[in-house]
Amino acid sequence: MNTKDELPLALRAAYHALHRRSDTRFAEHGVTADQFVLLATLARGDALTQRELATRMPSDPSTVRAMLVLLEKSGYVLRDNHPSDGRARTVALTKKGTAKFQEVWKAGQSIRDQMVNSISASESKTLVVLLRKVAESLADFSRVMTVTPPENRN
Amino acid sequence: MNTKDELPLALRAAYHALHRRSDTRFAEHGVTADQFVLLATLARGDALTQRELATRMPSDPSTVRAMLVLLEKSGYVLRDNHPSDGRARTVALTKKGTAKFQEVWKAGQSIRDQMVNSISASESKTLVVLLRKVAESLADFSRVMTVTPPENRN
DNA sequence: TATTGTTATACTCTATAACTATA
DNA sequence: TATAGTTATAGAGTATAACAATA
Repeated sequence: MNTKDELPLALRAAYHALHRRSDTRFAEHGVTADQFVLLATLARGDALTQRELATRMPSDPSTVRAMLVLLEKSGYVLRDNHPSDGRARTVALTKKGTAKFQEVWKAGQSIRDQMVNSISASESKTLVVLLRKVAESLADFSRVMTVTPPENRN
Repeated sequence: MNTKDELPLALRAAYHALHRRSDTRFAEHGVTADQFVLLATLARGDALTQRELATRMPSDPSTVRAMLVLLEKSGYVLRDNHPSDGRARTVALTKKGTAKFQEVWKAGQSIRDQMVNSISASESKTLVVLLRKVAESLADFSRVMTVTPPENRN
């Protein structure tokens, strides 16, 4: 089997390992791995609209909404009317949410350490760069759209 | 923000992009991205027990069972008694399942191409190697276990 | 005793479509 | 017309715990 065929499965296996470890660790703190990502996204970009939040995570707007409802119930986030755009709602961490984020961030420290320590510092940088390129290529739909000429379509 | 802190999110973003693209593409063929991974795992290792299947995917045994029930309903897989181990059941692709796998494999060709073409051939190899190292480090629980000395535990 | 798998159960994430309100 | 968000709805994946059968 060649590299091209292996890359998707290798990516999946690495992510799943990270996700499972994170979920298990974070469960002791009452949040899921995905909820943590949402909190982390808010922590570096208050106060986003739900749509901006979904784009940055990245995730689906309706998925994000379902997550926000849960997190609001726990008192970690607060949704408010947008100051200038009447359609939009801003999302921000509450005090409790900020504290929770910091708590969980610390809880995940050893997992991040373990990941990075398994490879060298320069390899870590390379890995991040390559992952970003791959992610970007997959997000770019336009390239795919132009592959099939109109005359070959049904 | 340093590399250590960025790596988990970069990994997540890349995987999510792949997963969403795959799910959308594969939906036209009646399978999910995760079901495709299961079919692919069976395609290169007939006939596994459910436990072996879960380990290789990787996934949880009860998750795999839920997926198998769905795939069995669609007629893609068949579970049979293990020849020597009375507890175990073997899982194999049916003829229909093999054909479906090949069909979906082709459908995913352009996605795999797009991923690999966004970086050089040597970078692809590097990426796979690094992802495997990271995945392995996260699967290794023993290292974490020994971090906290018994006297510091509650 | 340990392992394989089943069953029951519950929760989160995911996504689509129809809808309201606003830009 | 397009965009932000809501609502209703559904399905898929995830995981735990109690259980039966077998190694």
